[in-house]
Amino acid sequence: MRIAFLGTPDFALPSLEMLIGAEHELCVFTQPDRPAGRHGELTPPPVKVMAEQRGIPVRQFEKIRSAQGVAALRAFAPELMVTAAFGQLLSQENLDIPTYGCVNVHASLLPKYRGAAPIQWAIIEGERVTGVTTMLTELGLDTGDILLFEQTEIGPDETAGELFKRLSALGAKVLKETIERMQNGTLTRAKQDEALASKCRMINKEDGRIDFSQSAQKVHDLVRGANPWPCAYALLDGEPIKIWKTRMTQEPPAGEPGLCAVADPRRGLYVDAGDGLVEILEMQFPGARRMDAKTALLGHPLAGRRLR
RNA sequence: CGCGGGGUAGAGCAGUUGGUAGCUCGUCGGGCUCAUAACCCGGAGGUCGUUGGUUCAAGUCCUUCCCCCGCAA
Repeated sequence: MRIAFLGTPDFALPSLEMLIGAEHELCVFTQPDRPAGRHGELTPPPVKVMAEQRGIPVRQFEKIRSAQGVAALRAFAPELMVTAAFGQLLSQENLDIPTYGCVNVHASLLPKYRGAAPIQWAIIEGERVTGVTTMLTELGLDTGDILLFEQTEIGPDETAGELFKRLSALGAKVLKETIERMQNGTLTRAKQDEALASKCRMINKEDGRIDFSQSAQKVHDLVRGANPWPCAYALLDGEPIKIWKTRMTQEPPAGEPGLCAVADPRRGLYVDAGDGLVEILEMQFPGARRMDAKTALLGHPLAGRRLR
């Protein structure tokens, strides 16, 4: 099939790779190269890198809705359009181009967690199950009819980064099946139940701020959901300390929220949360690299100090 | 050359106005204890990232380059 693939970051890679392997006639549309990294060097999006390596034509547009974007899509004349973490909104004009419409791969069990950062938010909100959904794109944000979905359990200590990898692979699998069934005519579509719908916003740095007056489970969920980005943190004397990994304990609370109840290079670092202690396993001081808490404690005496 | 922080014993850090380096953990040896994430005594281990310079003297001041981290994007 002639497929226009619209995607940008790593999440889209397994899906793109699957399409390449299935020998569809592809053209990739992605975002322009952006300044990135320490020196602001112009960096191509991951999807572009893969496409070029595999000899797939690539087109980049600031806005696919623009006249040029629409013209380029029309010129390719796709039968199907596939989006996976594209990062741009499509117009009705865009959606009208492919004969079979547009399929979106979304990293949640729709209609829950519509929007920008479903993987992080699902973990932060303590979900135990999530998944991937393919849907027919329409103008609303992730509101189109559901085609297929597959669910998966979230591990109790799983991070957003780890889940991200699993869901991107699962996304490729569900997309493959979606296209196959579309081709052999066994695909069905189901309206989303608006009553069950929820929207999640984009996640930002501030969302990583830990509130130690919340339960230990909440703190742990935030740390997992914010890893690797934006990364959970707390302030020590006004300085942000990044918290990369934590572990739930059965220990009862020992003092005020955020208090470093135990801070010993041999025993580890235990901090008070609302209803018990959380062990901090990996952390990062300003200017330093990320390290396990016991090591960090060697040069940073924290006993009795308080994270806020 | 977007802004800023940093490179000191195996590891994590400290080193005041320039005067041949300290702490914690680890490590090696010894001791104490029913026992210990405990404690005591002793030892080994550092060309202070790199280049050049200032100085009687530089981890500490200036300079070249390399690497790490944060912010911003």
